[in-house]
Amino acid sequence: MANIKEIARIAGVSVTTVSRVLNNHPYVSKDKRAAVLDTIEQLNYTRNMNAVHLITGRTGAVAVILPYINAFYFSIIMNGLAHEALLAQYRLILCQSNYLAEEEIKVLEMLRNKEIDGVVIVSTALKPEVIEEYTAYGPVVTCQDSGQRRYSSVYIEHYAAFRQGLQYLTGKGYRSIGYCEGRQNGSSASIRQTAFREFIAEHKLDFQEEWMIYDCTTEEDGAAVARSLLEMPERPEAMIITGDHVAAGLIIEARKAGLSIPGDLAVMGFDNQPIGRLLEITTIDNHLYEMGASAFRIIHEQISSDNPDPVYRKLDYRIIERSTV
Amino acid sequence: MANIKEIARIAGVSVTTVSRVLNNHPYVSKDKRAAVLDTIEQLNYTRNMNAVHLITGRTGAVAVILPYINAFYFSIIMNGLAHEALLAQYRLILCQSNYLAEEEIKVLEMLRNKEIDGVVIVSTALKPEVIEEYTAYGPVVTCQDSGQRRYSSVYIEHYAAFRQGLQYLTGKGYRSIGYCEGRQNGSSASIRQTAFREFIAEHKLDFQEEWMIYDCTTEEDGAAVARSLLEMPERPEAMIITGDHVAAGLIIEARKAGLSIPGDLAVMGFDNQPIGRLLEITTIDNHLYEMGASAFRIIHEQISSDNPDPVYRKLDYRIIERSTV
DNA sequence: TTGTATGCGTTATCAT
DNA sequence: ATGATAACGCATACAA
Repeated sequence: MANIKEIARIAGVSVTTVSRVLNNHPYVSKDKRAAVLDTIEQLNYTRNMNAVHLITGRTGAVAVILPYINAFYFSIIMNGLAHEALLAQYRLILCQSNYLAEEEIKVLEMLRNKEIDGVVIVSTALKPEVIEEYTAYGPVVTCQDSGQRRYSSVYIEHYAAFRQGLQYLTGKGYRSIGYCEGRQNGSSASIRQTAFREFIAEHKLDFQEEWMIYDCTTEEDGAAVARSLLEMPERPEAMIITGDHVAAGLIIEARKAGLSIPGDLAVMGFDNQPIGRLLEITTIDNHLYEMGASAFRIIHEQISSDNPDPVYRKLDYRIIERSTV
Repeated sequence: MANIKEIARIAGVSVTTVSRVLNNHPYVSKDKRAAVLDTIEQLNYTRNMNAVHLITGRTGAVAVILPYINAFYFSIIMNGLAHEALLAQYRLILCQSNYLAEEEIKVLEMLRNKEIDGVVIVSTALKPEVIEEYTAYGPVVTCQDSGQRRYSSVYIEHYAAFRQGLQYLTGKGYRSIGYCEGRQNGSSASIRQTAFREFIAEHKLDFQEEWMIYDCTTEEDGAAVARSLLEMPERPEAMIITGDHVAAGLIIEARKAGLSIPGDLAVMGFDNQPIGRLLEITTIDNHLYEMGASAFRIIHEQISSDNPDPVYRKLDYRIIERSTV
């Protein structure tokens, strides 16, 4: 395959001139430019970008770490990231880590390796201290609130959002509330758990341990929760559920069993998913698309400006009132 | 940042020896290896992979072209791809093209540029002839059946699968069938459309043009279809719908209006999505995860073996009998 | 088992 | 406006 040297030879110019044409630099005469362009066309030449990456120290690529791509939550964030990356002419390297720390480290090593210009961590199995070590090699943005770290973050105020959801429920008069969480571990889960327990205590709400249910990630899990609620000697008047698809599963199964929603059981979802709209689930929209878009904009800004100062961007959330509460 | 030369100097060996250690080559004495490893540790050295890519001509990356990541269909395929890529220690570059030919071409140009070792095209706005032009620069695998092309493909027999779905419906005694399609354009859509029309004609089934509905991609679209069915002077006894989530929207809305499923209206879905299991939707599983996994295995094989001979892999499909037909 | 020298293909520097 | 040459950091053929 032809290289810049050959183009130069055939076009009768220096490699520098060819490079200038390639990069749209000024100070190239019209005819020389034409000659170069001609030769490029003739030889079907194209740059070897690896050489460009080597000498410029930039690759135009950003890696994204997330546990699973086929989950609404992550795919919407990814959508936001991808959209902005397209606009910025950047490439996205997807690392589906399955929460394996080992794999996530490999991605951060790519930053050290100069294979990528930055890393967006949507969810991580890694400790903040570990991530911080890598900020020396390039910008890192997380989509979780890890405090004022040496890397940027764009995050949802899970505590406040969850509390507001509970407030909404008590405002509607519910005095006993159950809680359905996704993965038990995970930083946002524990924050919400704290918010839940504190709120229950503050407002002296009725409560039973079995009303806190973990590891509900699928529609089927939601349905299973419905069945177990039906078998409880005493069940809560309302459920707050992280993920509208899980809420949907619960609602469909509960209705199948003859329960009226919200009459017999109120349900509040999370994430404002399409299925939630269909079932008219009252939910909290936490602007996931914007989260991804924002994360990319931040990392792109940091790469372009060579400014490593971290930024911390707090996102809005909003209760969408529908008819399951 | 330190480079191989500096490591060599400090460790008191040649750069070749350092390179050998780095690449786990044999013929390095124990103490020299230890010295090199020590120095690497001390200087916190890591390879500049761009230099490696330049000289080896390989990058260990494969690009994936798909229109939208936040759709069940694509995200499952992506999951399969990502899983296999992880096993093979390969990186995946995600290009969310929004069906923009221009963006898809850019990805194929990356193959020419040597930025990637291969391309997986899950869905494309590109003509087969255009794709074929790029096979000169590296292996390409598509997830669509485009016949015996100069690139590989792993595909679902949309015609046969759809026909089997219709067969299943007529087998259950339905004599008037409606059809709900995703994007009107798109190769699989037109194949199914042909299958549908031919089947209707062959079996002399009742048919009305308004029973063919296009551009149904969301739950809401499915619900809208339910509403429009209710307003038809004459409606089909059964609907076959590409995508369980669309079918779910239709079913939920239809039941809301008092229709019994399958009593008043039978519904057959596609893709075996989680929501379909919850609503007990009879569906056709076309093994999307396996599609992604298989696509990656093929391209990985072709990259590793330098064998450009295309392979054509036909996937299985399977009707899952539940209770909406 | 080890080292020297060369090449990968480009951009950056500096001189003219 | 143009060109000669260095530099990027590594792998590898070849010699020893």
